[in-house]
Amino acid sequence: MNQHPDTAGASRPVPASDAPTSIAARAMASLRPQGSPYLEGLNDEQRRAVEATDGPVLVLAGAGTGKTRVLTTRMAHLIATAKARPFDILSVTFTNKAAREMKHRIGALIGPAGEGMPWLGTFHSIGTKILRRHAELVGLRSDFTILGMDDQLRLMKQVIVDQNIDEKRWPARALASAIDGWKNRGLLPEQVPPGEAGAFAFGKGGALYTAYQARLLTLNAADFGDLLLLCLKLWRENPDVLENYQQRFRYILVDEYQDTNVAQYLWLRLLAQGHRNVACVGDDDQSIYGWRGAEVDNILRFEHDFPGATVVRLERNYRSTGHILAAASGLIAKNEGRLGKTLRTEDVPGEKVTVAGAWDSEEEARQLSEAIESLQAKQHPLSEIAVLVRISAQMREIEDRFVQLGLPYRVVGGPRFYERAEIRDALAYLRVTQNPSDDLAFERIFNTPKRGLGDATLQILHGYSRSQGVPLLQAARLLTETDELKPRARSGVRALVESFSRWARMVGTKPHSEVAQTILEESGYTEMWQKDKSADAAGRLENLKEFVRSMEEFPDMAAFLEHVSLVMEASEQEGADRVSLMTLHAAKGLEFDTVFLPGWEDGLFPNQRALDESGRAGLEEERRLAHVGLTRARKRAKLSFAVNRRIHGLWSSTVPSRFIDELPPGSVDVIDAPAHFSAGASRFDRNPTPFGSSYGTPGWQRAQAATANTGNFGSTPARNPANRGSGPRQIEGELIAKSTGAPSAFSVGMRVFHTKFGPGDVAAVDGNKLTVDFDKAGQKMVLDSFIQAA
DNA sequence: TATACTTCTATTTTT
DNA sequence: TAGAAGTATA
Repeated sequence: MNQHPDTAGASRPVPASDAPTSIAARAMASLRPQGSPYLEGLNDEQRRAVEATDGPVLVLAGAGTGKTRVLTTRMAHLIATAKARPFDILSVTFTNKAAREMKHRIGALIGPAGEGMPWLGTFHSIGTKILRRHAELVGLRSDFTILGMDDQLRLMKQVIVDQNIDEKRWPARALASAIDGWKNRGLLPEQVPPGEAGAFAFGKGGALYTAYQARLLTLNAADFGDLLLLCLKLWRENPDVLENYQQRFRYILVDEYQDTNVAQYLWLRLLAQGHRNVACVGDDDQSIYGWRGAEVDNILRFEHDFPGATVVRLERNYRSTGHILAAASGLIAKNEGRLGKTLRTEDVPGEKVTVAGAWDSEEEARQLSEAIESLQAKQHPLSEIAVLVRISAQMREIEDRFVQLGLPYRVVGGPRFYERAEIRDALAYLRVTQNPSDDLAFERIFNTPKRGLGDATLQILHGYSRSQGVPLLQAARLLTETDELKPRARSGVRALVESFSRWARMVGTKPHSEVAQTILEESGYTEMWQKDKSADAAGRLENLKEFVRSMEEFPDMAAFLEHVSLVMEASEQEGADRVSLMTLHAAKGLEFDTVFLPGWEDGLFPNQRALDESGRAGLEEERRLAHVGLTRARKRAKLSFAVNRRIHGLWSSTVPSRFIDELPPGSVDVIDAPAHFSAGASRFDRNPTPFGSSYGTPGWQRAQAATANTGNFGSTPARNPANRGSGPRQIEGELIAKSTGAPSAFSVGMRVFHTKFGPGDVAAVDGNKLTVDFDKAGQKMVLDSFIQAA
């Protein structure tokens, strides 16, 4: 497996003279990559990053510089040069999506030899794999369950109540985030600094953490944090086990290193101490998950942690045109804590980044949609357009507008399939069937659908379960033999217990998806939703069907449950030409021809809360987020801000984001204002245009000054509603005209014409919003400004 | 058990 | 403001 003729992938004819070559040997050869064609097309830095195989390597890969390509090529290279076999390489990512993508690309690179790299996966999936092998060393059984967020919260609630703490004052959520934080930092209960452990519930934080961990062990369960934390514990307490893994992983590769938290860092460092061949790829300028424990420091400190490390910078960007890159680079240069990279492109300068102001968020949404429609008219595919917002609350107005216009869109990263209530319920039934001691799952569906079993019954079960030291289901079974339960409750409990016994017997005798189907029917769960007449019941039934269907892809129920607990993903159907709408966080790793970035206002972006909670570091992370947003765009980036926005139901006047002024003026075009400020429903068309042709000019300054002294509606003046209308300012007039729904020029029954939907009849009037029955397009809500009397 | 009313809260979110 | 979650009431 050592020598590879450097024939650069040319197909080798079978040499007729080479008689001894056995068929098997030829078949083996076909598995081997031929030459190193995979290195072709890499630029110098990329090639260096691939070929620096030994010792610690840090690859600083800016946005769009071919990071994944380097990572996958590096693996291919290791295998092709026989430095490592697929199972010698540990390769970690953060998301399942990234892991999948990488597997796929390696397969394409080196063919079947690369398939089934057993140690390519997320931190959590690999942690799970290791933990299952040595579970008993950390007090678990190898079939431990992995808890989702909701199970975690339910468990913490119990722990809090057990310790006689007022669950109202000290909500489970707060405890969860404290414990999560500790776990992210690799701290076991006894390692939490005393000062911090005392922070929760009058000094009980540490005790609660201890109690929570103990409960997890008795339930034979682990939460997400444990999947890494318990590996650390395992290795610290069992050096022989650690050494085994250190030897096993000859090469370690880490994707998105800037997102690692302390626990992950420690995890990697322990493993890397074997061969010291650790390559981390990341971009400090794209670290946007500090709030959930990621430590930019990990990447900033790499050279210190791994002395003699090779550092390779990938700065040649293959994604964006010149002005976009210049804008992104200029902005991120304002950050102080960074390793420093300068992105270059050989692409054309292209279009400048545009900045547009709007009167309020509604108008901003309108402008944005119009811009999308005009791109659409020029044959720009909608699937190449994205709208990236800072907070999900911004999505509503934009969606409303899209719906009004009939513009197809999809929200990326919404509620996840496996987190929906009906799916979790179904899952709970399966979990109890599979594992009768899964108390959390049992509790979840104990009275769902309603079987007349309430809190009182549950308390009795709990008490009995505890005193007898048996799981809830077992306790329930035993209790039906006694007369501790009232007759009605007893029959309910008995029916449930018997059902579970019956279902458990079915497992293995029938295909598991069929078992699931039966369980959902016999338990009355499906029926519950069929009877439900609320609007989303049909969707939920549909989800349940999809759920059962998706089980068929797995060999057995256990495999399915493992998949689900680790891979919380919605099955997404692709294909349709739609605009993508998502948060900036969700956009990391994606790219689009045209990107809209609304809501660039101080307070929203940079977000006030980030500023308050993390100060300078918070501001820098927000700036990185802005940088991520801009670098998603290949050809067009369109920023906008609104001068008025409703925050928590109150109108506030806002100031353009400080980030706008940090952009290099030469790469930015300010969109002239008149179009925006007079467009649509404004009744104040006479307003002087507050924005000049170029920001930084007096006109721009004036605009900022004007918005600044408008006063803040959200604070003092607005607190008293009576004051609201008394101000002399036009902004208030405008706002009130909108918020109170001033009389429209249209009335019900009127015949009207819409530029897009054609003729129709007004069905309802609500301020400037009309519901119109269009002759062709059906009933739609539209703004009166798009309507003429016909 | 269903419904109406009150209270609370309000970034970003993967595994 | 608006949605969820919890509480009161019939």
